Amino acid sequence: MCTSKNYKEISIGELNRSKILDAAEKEFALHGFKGARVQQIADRAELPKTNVLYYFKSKEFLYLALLEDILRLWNSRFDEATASDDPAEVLAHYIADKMEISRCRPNASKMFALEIINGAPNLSEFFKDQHASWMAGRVAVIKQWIEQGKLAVTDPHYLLFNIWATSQHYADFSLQINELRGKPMTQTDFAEATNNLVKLILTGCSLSVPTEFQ
Amino acid sequence: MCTSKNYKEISIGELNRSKILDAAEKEFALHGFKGARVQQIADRAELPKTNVLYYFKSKEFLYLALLEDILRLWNSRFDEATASDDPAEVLAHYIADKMEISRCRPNASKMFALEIINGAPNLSEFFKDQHASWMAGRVAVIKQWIEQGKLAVTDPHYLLFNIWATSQHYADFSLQINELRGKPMTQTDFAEATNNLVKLILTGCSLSVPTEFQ
DNA sequence: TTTATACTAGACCAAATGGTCAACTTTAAC
DNA sequence: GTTAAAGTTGACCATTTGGTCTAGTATAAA
Repeated sequence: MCTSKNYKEISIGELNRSKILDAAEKEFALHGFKGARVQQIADRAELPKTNVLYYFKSKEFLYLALLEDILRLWNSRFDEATASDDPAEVLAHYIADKMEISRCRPNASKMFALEIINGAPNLSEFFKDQHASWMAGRVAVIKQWIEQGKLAVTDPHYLLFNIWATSQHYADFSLQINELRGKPMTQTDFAEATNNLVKLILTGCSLSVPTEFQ
Repeated sequence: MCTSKNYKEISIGELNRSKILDAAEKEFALHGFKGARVQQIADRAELPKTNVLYYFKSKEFLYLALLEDILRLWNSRFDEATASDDPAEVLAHYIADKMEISRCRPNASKMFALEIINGAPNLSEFFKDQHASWMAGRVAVIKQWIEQGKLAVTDPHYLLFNIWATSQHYADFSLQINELRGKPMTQTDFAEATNNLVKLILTGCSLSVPTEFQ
């Protein structure tokens, strides 16, 4: 759905903040925190460097503001799923949600990837704990599905890793993908790739693919 | 199999070069080209910075030397497979090879990932062409398998992307994986993850899993 | 033992970088 | 219209960075 920002009726401050965030996301997604250059962000935002530092105290504050925003993206309907839900429906939509993020917010995905590769120095212990307990909860639900015979026996951790890996790959390695396909991924291509992926993962769990993903 | 280097009977130059390459791979894998610091590489290699620049003309030369080395890792038995080979065998071993790289050379995988996310500014057009033609060749073989009814109908591109994504994920996101599993991946865990992945991908292609991966 | 080459390493440098300051202009509330 | 706050901007600064220079030391062949 890629909601585009509404630039009307907002103060000049909000507009500039938004321009800077966009520019910074691109720069950080390309070069990571240490490799990113404030001047480059300013150039991309078409503002003097001083202006960037006026709106955000420092390169680090700007980075953290973005990161916080990005972490919110990770929320999905899967978070509230329980053992009584249909695993095929839940997992299919979870995969589709992840693919949608890769399509609409590839730079957010890349920034997150770089932060992790970097050793996650800016993810708070609070976030890590929260993430770990989210994981524990989801693993528990998947295990219940397996016990109920709804799902083929498999390691829930690997299942989730595989979903993240495959969906995020379309964002993080978009350049390689476009090069090797000889053309960029259109929205239609993404829909096809999503169905393909849903089929792969669900079939691998002995689940039947919901009709809307066939 | 993680061949460890033989530090005996080699000149001091070779030893230092090797130490520097190891240190540099780690640094570049953490921070990418722009974010990497020559001083940091020197510290890690326990050599003065001048020494690093003595063995490698510049940060860029060092980076390129490493990258060239890493690209050779990508070679595998899959490169020479033909339509007459057994797809289950070939793909299973290809996946296992990729997983082995993630286990033994995680920093190489990360460096490559960063280079791609970065826009692949240091991959020559020659390499890209070579890679594209490799891809075309592999896609052709997979298509033949599909035509022969050996493989379920699927997009060969997505199949390969999925293999890369899932296997490289264990290297690139090892930090997140360790955190969420609560413990690092042992060699046994990797073997299990490999079998799990082989099963997922092959089942997704309607192939039966070779006994050695069950 | 000589000698050429490989290696070491501190001092140094120019450029780049994140960030500050102070003077200024615009905006919007009263 | 006045005024306070928000926004703009060039000049400037300390530090970091990749890289050079030079003077030396270890090494190994003749």
